[in-house]
Amino acid sequence: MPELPEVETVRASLEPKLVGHRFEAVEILDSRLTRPVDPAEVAAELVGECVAAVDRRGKYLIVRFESGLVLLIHLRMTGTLAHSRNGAASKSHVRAVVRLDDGSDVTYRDVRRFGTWLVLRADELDAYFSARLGLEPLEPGFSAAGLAERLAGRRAPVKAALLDQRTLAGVGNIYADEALWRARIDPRRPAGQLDAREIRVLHRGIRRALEAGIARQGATLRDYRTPDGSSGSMQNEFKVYGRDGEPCLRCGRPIEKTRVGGRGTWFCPGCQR
DNA sequence: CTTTTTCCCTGGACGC
DNA sequence: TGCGTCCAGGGAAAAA
Repeated sequence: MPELPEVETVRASLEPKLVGHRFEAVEILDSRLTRPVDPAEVAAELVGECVAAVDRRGKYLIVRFESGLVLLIHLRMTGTLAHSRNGAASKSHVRAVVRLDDGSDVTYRDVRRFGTWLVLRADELDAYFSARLGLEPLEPGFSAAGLAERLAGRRAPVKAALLDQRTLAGVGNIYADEALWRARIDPRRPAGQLDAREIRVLHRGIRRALEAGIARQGATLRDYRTPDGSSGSMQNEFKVYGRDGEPCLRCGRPIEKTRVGGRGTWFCPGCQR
């Protein structure tokens, strides 16, 4: 499930393939992708557009065009983008295909069809994001003080607060568990109850968990792939995620699985307090 | 206002 | 082998 490190990996891989190139043909095969907008309308808007930049905000991929138009892609659970010079290897679950002016193409696949493509004007982006997203955890503007401010007074479990994209943008179920393990904080603790020291450690834990994910090109559990088709390796480095029953790498106690905020949650009952 | 629950989707895992 | 059931979870929307 693509979270910030996975989306950043996709962005970095796609950027050199897209920038400076024109969308020569756009085929959208699943109307859910652009709902409620007609997919033919979206395809028509994108044809002829020349890519100026490929950016990321939280888990959103931002394809900026020279015209000032923007394509916002959210991969949700199972969306993948593949870039290829000789046609798509497999046709399964293909929801959209973009042919570039160099003859290569970008294929969007999505087994569960939760992903979305949205076309906006660049001047609409700020409003779109500020209604949905908090700070970027890897930007200099993300400070322990800023995190404290956003957690203050909240009674929800700290893990639920981290999953809330308005707290900070880009952390999902895997990296929330990994960050909380690094910070030695119990995911069930009320977010507003953490003291200043714990917030500082959590701030560092979030950054380190996300950086570790990016360094390993993300985590491939089943569907996620980089645009060249390779898998990430972060799944081999998980400290807690999916490790119930296995010993904690820090204190040896068996990792436990529970549910927090409706999500499967792994933590060490020995050293996460 | 905040927090929780439900819904959208498909396919893999599992029990019988 | 085949069927039914559960589970995975990001985010929007509804409910509490």
